[in-house]
Amino acid sequence: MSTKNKILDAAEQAFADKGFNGTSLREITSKAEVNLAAVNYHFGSKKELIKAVMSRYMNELSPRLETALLALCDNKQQPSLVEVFSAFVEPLLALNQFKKKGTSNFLQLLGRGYTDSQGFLRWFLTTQYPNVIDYFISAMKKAYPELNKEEMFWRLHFTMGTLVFTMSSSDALIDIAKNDFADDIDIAGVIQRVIPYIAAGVAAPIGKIN
Amino acid sequence: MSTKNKILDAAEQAFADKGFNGTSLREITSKAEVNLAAVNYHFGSKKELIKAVMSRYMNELSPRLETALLALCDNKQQPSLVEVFSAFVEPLLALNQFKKKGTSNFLQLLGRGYTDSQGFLRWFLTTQYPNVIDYFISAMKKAYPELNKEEMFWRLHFTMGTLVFTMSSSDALIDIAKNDFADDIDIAGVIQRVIPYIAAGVAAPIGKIN
DNA sequence: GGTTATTTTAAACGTGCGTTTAAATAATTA
DNA sequence: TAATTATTTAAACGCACGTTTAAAATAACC
Repeated sequence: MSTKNKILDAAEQAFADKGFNGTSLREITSKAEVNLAAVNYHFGSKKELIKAVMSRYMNELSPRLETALLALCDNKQQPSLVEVFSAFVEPLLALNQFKKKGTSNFLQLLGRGYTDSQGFLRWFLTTQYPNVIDYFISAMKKAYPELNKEEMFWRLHFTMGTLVFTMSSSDALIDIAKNDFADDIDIAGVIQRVIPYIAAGVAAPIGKIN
Repeated sequence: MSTKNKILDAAEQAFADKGFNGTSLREITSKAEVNLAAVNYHFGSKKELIKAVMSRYMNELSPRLETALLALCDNKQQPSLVEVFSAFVEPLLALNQFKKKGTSNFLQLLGRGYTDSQGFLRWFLTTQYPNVIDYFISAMKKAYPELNKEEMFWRLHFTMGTLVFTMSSSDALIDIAKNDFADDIDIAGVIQRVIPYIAAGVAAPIGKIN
């Protein structure tokens, strides 16, 4: 295996576990059993390494995601919200064939990207892969046309939060669930459980509290 | 104002904005206009400073929260889920009287605690303030007795994720909303919007996807 | 007012970080 | 094979961090 890929694999796992800021190049290179300077030689900087780790997944994911979301916009007359969110399931789970622990690692990395590194990764993803976002919003509008833009804005961000947080701590949550409930759950199981939750949240009636 | 409080205020704001790991003692002390060594003199270490910042809020919040949740368990025959989550609103908003920007800062700090610092803050809060959690679970069981423990476990964590993520980026989200929708929203408005979302998510039917 | 105790201060300590350098080694090409 | 290019290596660089030190300044007390 090439030095470049050894670094990418070690970096991916460490970033997912401890965050981007929380992982040093020395941890990565010693885990990958390569020289410290190899990162800067092959990638230029730590920031570029982070981008490379994310790009490897996004390039695998985004075509599948675009296809699934476009199919939803074109073929169906009105997809349900559960169908919209379910469009993410197959592409995400396919990452496990692409790479071991691919699904959970990618989702954890996504979560890290939102909390670490003051949003530069958010910028990177939204500028590099704008189609995914556009198609998702189109599908959402088709599924729930009554929801005005403002409410949709907020509910999409709530949803993003649910997913990002859940996935960045999914390994810990799965361990707890296995201990407490003897429940043989995995990342696919978590996804299956979260979809009814977020679909119901997005579909919630707009209500006053008091 | 005492040196100790100047440090606490500056630390709170910086921690909320940039996270615990992302904030240096030098940033804090220069913002507070005190000497660098003052943190270690008054608090012992950075870790203890983090605890002090959180404790200041928790000591203000937890009695109100316990009262509100206990009232829900004792008086009503069966509270609704919206009522359970709404029990958090008044205590949280009361933090704004206790301190300027108190509500949003506290919620942001809570979010940081879950993603920064590999869970030591999670441990700190759950061991120091177990009543809040116990009473909340009791209220939840009363409001939604059909939900089994396992499903409740997952949905509570989904809810935690929604809140934590939303609040840790609430300032940015509020700015976007103000620009895009000319919507005069504040932290209380965000809370009002998120409650229907999480209540619906928790109350969602347990469903299969395929 | 003189003696403690408390607080503030400037300076330094040791450590770990991302990055750079320049020499050694391996691989490729002519 | 010789020359050239690509990669690996050990060492060091400069910097920022949390923490500690010991002296100076301030406050508290009798």
